[in-house]
Amino acid sequence: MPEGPSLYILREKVLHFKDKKVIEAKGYAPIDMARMDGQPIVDIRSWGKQLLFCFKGFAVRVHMMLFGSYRIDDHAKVNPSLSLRFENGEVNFYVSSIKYIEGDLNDTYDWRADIMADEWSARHAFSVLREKPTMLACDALMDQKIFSGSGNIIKNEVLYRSRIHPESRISKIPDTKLRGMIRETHKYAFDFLRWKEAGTLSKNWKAYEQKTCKRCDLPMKVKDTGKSRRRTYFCTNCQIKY
DNA sequence: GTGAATGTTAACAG
DNA sequence: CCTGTTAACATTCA
Repeated sequence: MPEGPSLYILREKVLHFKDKKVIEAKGYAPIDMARMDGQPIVDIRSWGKQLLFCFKGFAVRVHMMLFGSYRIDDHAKVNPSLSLRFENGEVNFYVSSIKYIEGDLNDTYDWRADIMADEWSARHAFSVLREKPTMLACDALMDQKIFSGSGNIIKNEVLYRSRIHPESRISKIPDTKLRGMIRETHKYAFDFLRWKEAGTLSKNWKAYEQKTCKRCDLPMKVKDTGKSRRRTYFCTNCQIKY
C-alpha cells in the first residue's frame, strides 16, 4: 500500500514507542521474535517504504509491500506478520515483510536517496542518473536506490507534472529538464504527504487513474511501461518524449 | 466471481 | 555470468 509519504506518517504515529521496551513480540514472520523481548527501542526511522525499529546493534525492518496494512492499539481479523506490545500500547503489521538488519543502519542505507529524508540530495540523484544513460524515466522513478520512497503514484504524477514522457531515455533528457524532474519528485512527495493527511490525495491526482488530460482534454494513454511494467497514465500530447 | 492494486524478491529459463 | 520471466506473498476493493 504505502509510498514514502505514507511511511513518514506511520513513523510519526508510532514514535511514542521510542525508548519503550518491547513487552512481547510475535507474528508469523519467520524471524526470531524472542530477540526483541525486553529490548528498548532506541530509535524509529524510515527509509523510503521501510519502517525501522532500531535496537542496540540491530533493527527490525517492516515493509508493507503491495497489500500490507497496520493498526495501532487495535487489531485486524487476520494474523499479524509482526505484533509489538509496549507498556503504552501496541502496533500490528499485516501482510508485511519483516527482516532484521544487522549493525549500523548507515552501512545498509544511503539516506541521500530517501525522498522524505532531511539528507535527501537532488544533486546526488542527478549524478547517479547521468551514469545510467539507457534507463527510462519511468524506471528511474521506480528505482529505490535513486528515489527511495517513490512508487507508482509518485512516478505518474511527477512525469505528468514535469511534462516528461514515461519512456524517455535519461541520456536524452536535457540537464535543466532532468533537474526539474528530480525537484518535482521531492516537491510532489511532500504535497502527497499534505494531501494524504487531509484525505484529499486522490482528488489531487492529475495523471494517475485519469481518463482525460487536464491540460489539453485529450484521452490519457495507459500502458505498463519500462522494466518495472507498472501502470502508467500519460498524455502523448503534453509529455515530451526525449 | 474476477481482476487489479501505493511492491519486492526468489527461483527458474535461456 | 547476465537478462528476462514467473510465481509467490495474502488482502481489499471495484
